[in-house]
Amino acid sequence: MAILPEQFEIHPTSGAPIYRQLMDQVLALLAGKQIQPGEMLPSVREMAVALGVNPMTISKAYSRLELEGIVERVRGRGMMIREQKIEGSLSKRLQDLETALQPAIVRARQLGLRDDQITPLLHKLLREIPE
Amino acid sequence: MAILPEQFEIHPTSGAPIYRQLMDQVLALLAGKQIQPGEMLPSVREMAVALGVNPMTISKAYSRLELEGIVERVRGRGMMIREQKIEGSLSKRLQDLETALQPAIVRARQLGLRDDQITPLLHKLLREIPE
Amino acid sequence: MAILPEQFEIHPTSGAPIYRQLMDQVLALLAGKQIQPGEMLPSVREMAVALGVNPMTISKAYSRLELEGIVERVRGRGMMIREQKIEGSLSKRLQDLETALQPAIVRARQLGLRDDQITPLLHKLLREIPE
Amino acid sequence: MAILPEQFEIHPTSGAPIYRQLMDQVLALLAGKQIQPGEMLPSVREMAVALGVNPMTISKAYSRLELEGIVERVRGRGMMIREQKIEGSLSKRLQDLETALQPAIVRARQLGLRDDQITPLLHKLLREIPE
DNA sequence: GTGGTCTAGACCACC
DNA sequence: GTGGTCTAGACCACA
Repeated sequence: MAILPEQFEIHPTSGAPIYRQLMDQVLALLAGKQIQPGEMLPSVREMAVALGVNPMTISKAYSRLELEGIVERVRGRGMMIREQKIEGSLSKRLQDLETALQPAIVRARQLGLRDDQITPLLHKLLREIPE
Repeated sequence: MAILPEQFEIHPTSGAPIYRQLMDQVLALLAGKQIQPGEMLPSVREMAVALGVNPMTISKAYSRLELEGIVERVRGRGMMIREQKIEGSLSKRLQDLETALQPAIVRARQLGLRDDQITPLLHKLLREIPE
Repeated sequence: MAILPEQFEIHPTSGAPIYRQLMDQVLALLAGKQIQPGEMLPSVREMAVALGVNPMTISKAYSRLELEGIVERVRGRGMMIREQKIEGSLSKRLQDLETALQPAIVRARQLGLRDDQITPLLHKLLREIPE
Repeated sequence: MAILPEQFEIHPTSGAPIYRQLMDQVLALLAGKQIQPGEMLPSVREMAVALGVNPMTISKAYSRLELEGIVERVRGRGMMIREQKIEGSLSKRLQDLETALQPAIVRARQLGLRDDQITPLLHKLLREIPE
């Protein structure tokens, strides 16, 4: 029921803010069902030590996940993954996905990749991050 | 043979740096074959006026595109779209695409979308941005 | 003459401190005349078990209520609801209410609600929590 | 078109976090139409000097207002008040208001105030914070 | 000029 | 034990 700090890693050189990297990893682990609603995230201090960053940076990531409704604070215990609720109409969500997918396709074409090289990769990712 | 500044638009509140938005639009137009190698980008001043943006910002976008080999500086004439060359081994390029694609799939799952809702959207985008 | 712990509930994720939630519920039940002066609050231990909360937290809520003159400690028996006395001049009390009411009105406006949507709600609440 | 830092004040003793006080004042000024969509908030540094607090504290307030959709970042210029959009069904919004209003009524009763003392105060506030 | 990020370290409220 | 707040000060990205 507790998530281990070892499941997270940050790349200090990656340009992306550390707190953002952490948030994205929580979202990715959640999408990949490697962490589940009801589980507790490692405490701020524990995570800070494990990743070698300032506790406030972890705290910032957690707070923003809380504001986005991904986790909730349980007083005196820590941060818990929330039951994920799906919002918005289907068409809105498809529009949102299109916005996220379009740059990847642009990139693919820039890399000179053909449809029959792109689709298998998509299916591989869909299997790795299951419904 | 000249690209019009009207083909570009920027959202100063969109989170993404303006110079990045410009670069991404050049890449998207190129991927969608709406602009072609050999064509000239609008001059920095023209673009800056049209978009209501600081000329230095346009200049930065152009310089970055030059660094990435997308355009080349033609002395006295401006920036020209280069013939696009494909670099790297296939596996490297597939790896690159996977990195670009993965966050989009994570987003799709977070939106509660199923395989049979995601794949049609991919194929639509592949048609819009052809090989 | 004894108040049941079932009349209380706490939300450990709700942002508000648990001891504050408990205090507010005592005040609300009292305002709504669902509990009366002379009645005894459940014992700290009983309440702690019923709510699944640390006894120290219950104790803190009770102590605060005692400090505010809402309840009094009866040696060997527990906490009893006191006869409520009204303090301060009318203008002071109105000022106090204004301070409590203003954020609710700000919220109402932020929600785009009009006078004719707000006043009926006020009257409903005044009926539910009678003089 | 620019909002003055003099319109804001913080009470360091009030218990409420400084960044929260600032957020609430922005919301209150907006509800009272003293500031309008399209206007720019004072810069983080300017506000920090005027209020005598750390710039990061101001920044935190601004970021959270941005996350809540109250203001938006205009690159290179600062934070702009957004056009406010009203969300949720009417019944949801009324429920939200009831939650905000109920504690104020409880307080009023605790202060021994009668309906005919409470309603005039409400109407006064409704006039001060107009539709 | 604008806001954003991060650190080190102090202090607080709550459970 | 948990998370939250604030400071002082450094440094960065962007326009």
